[in-house]
Amino acid sequence: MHRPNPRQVLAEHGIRPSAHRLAVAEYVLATKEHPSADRVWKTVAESFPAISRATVYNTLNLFVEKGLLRELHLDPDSVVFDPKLETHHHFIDEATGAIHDIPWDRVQVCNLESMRGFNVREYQVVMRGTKRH
Amino acid sequence: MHRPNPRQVLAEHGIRPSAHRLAVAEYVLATKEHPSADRVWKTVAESFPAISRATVYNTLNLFVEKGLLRELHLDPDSVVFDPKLETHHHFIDEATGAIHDIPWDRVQVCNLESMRGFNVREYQVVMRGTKRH
DNA sequence: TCTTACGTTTGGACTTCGTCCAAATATCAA
DNA sequence: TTGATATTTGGACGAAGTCCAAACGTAAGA
Repeated sequence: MHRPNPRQVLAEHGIRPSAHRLAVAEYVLATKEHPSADRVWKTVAESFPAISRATVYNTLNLFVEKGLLRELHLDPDSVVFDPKLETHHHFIDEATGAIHDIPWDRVQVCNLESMRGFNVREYQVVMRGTKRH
Repeated sequence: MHRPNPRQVLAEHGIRPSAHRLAVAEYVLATKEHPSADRVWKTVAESFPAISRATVYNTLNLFVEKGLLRELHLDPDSVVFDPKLETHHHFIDEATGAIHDIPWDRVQVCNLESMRGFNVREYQVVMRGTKRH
């Protein structure tokens, strides 16, 4: 898998590379999960016990603002973060709550030109159902 | 506009028509807004001052469970309820936070048959941007 | 009508998620 | 090294929502 260098990613987005930010980036840019903020906090704290909750929230919000991460609001129970590498769609497994990324080209949205009157900056398809085993 | 009879809608969904539930249904089934739970509470309390917050939450959750309402998790700041009359897409105005319903047929999702391995029960397109004036 | 059983409502305590702030610390550039 | 600026801290705070036991309403049968 492509594993981005946290220090380099931060630099590319104009973010000062403090030790705490690097620790958060290391986890959050590489994970395949869609962790909640508190999940990030707990995970980073394993290798960095002194980090405070406020710092993790600050850092995640900064990353979203700078475009490293995307904030997803799909799930009834949690807000979740997603490395914003390339755009994609989402499938939510209603049985397990798991969120699956669906490659951008797998489905298409047609007739977007009918959205006159709206300035569509971004869009995605959100699907719900169950994953076949 | 088609304004459903709350008593009848409750009956169709097997929900006992208590006075409080009727008051909640009256507002929530007719509104064009996408109110949060607390918004519903405040509005219903105008005509029904004694209703408690727990009752409104109970009632909304019951309505969702019984299929009268859909719970939307689109917005960073709130969970919101939507009368589930017919399926539709959503456009979120990033400037104002307003949520607009987009008729189902206005855009189409193509190539859904590529979703082998997933049992897609429902889907929608979520768009973000700004509304042209 | 009265009783009984069950469904509904209440309000206040509690939890969880997230923000805010002023003080303490770290970092960068000169 | 020093000063200016950015970052981090932790605890208080606020908002959103759940839980629970007690109180209340209501429909159906005796």
